[in-house]
Amino acid sequence: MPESAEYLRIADEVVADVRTGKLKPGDRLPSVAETRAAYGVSYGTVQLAYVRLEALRIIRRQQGKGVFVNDPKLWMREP
Amino acid sequence: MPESAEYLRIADEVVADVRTGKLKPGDRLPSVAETRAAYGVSYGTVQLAYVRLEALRIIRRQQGKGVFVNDPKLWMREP
DNA sequence: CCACATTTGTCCGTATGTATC
DNA sequence: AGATACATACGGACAAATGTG
Repeated sequence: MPESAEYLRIADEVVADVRTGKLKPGDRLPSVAETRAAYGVSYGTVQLAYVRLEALRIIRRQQGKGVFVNDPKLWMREP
Repeated sequence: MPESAEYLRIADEVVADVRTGKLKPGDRLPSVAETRAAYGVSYGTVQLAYVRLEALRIIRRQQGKGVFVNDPKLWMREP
């Protein structure tokens, strides 16, 4: 098994950082460019992670501004 | 230009079909190739819709087999 | 066991659009 | 006006699982 996909690793790491408080509600995530560099992936891979996190309501993507962590109320119901 | 993104339209239509019973738990969705043709989009766009639906736990993607509708218990809590 | 077709999975590079600053 | 940042989409490539012959 070749580990999970990169986009899942990126998404899971954000989730972990939110749960541990390393990322707090309202915080802005590193820019896509920075995340690309940090993981050595393409833009599309980062966006895939963000689309997933957005569906889970953990983040909010705001065009032209950035990507922000949502209030826990929105995602606490997830098992 | 698009009043809403294609990948969101595809995802929303699946959700609508599940809610109206047109798609039932265990049902297999049309193949990605068919969906591509139906909407006139690329493979990546369909995958984006599926990544979103998977995060919402509405579908399950099984490599080599297909994409299947999950049991409602898994997604009923999501608004 | 092997070969093949089908189907989904993942990732890349690129282009263009849109919002914000 | 220009720079920055995210949004969407396309086409292509290869991997991996599944089923059939």
